[in-house]
Amino acid sequence: MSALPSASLAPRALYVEVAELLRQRIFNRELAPGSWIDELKIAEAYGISRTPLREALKVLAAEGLVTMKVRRGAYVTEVSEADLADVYHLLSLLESDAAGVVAAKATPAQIKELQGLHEQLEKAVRNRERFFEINERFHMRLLEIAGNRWQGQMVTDLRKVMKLNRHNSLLKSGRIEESLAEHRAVMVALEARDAAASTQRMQEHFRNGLEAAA
Amino acid sequence: MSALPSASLAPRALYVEVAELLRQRIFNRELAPGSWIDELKIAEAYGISRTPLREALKVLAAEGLVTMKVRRGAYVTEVSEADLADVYHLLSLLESDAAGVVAAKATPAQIKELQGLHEQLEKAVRNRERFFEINERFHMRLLEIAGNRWQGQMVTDLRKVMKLNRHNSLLKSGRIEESLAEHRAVMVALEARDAAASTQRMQEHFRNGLEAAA
DNA sequence: ATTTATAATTATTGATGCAAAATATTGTTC
DNA sequence: GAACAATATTTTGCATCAATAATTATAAAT
Repeated sequence: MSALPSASLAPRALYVEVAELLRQRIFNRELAPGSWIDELKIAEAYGISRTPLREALKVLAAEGLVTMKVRRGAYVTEVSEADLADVYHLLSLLESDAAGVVAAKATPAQIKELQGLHEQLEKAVRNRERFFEINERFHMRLLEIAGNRWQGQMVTDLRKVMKLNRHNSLLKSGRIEESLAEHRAVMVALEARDAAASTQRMQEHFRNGLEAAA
Repeated sequence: MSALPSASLAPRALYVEVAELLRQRIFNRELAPGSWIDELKIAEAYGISRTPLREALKVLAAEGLVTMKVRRGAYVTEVSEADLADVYHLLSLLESDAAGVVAAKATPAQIKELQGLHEQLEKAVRNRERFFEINERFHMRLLEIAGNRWQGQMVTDLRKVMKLNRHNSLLKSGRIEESLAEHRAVMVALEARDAAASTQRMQEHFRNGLEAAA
């Protein structure tokens, strides 16, 4: 009974697979914030035992997506408005820093790559869905180029937490034009290899984003 | 056979207990970086089954202390010099930011509390061990007061990773005097409620620390 | 002698079962 | 009718068990 889809090329452990599935269900609000996660039900639904499921839950707990209560099981993390502001503050801090690092140490080819992504972003103004996707790709690629794996992991986790909130987006729909302009400013600073300016522009980008979301 | 010590007042799950024990053994280099963690041996030694042990290992993996390899088990994470620099960079970024936040929003009582800790630090110059302990308490209390739980968790995890390295300390032994002076400067800025200066002073504190450690 | 293939041993990963704890339910008493 | 106590059910948490994958060693063939 191969209930689970995947079985990808790179064979991952079952608990990793399950963690990914749960992540999706959490982001889809199929598992709502604050709700209790029924181990037995899910294990049965996926046709697996509770062991890998419990391991998956602990991975998600480490990411901050679920909260474990002693002898009371796992709950989908509820993020308050205050939490959201905290997470956003950290994203701003970490990503702005990364922008500065990239401005200072990226290879010409890497800057070109970011330019390419930015151009795609410019072209995607009309397609909200696609705009969000490219935007995320740009931000994550920037982190990769910055080359600090701990920082990358943190931003990845924090962005996941952001998605728990229904004001889902780091980008409000009405702000696409402004957001794009800010993005362009970041790109200009990066091309100029101006670290301080890159950090500044990225900070502004985040600051404006938060105000719009509040 | 109650092989495990504790059984503390607040009843924690076994896997949490085991995670803490393993952390200690890793920090003590009883489990050396790069070495494979023998589940059978440890489970037997602690008189527990492998299930909670495996859950504990996944918690430690999330903290970055151990690395899981598919079908090859858990290994104590090896941190290169480059990794160490990355982690240190992040600690600087996060803690400097926290210092600024505290300067801006701490209550008078909280500033007093930090003053108290700093005074203890001044008195502990001769006792290396105690100096380190108080120093860590000061830094972590600062984070708590900053009040961003995600930030606190990140710094906690990063500090754990730092301890994996044999150049263990965030403070080289020869630098206690200088470190104290920098600390004093941070404290002055905090008392003055100068956020920008607090951030600056903390940054300098970290910058000097890294240079000394390199 | 070296390389490849097969077999055996070893260790991880997943499933099942059991006991303890917490919550919900039912009944009794004031 | 309400509150408290006792019982029953649900669920977590830990242990044991089975199977799969990988590595190592041995043997055979080129």
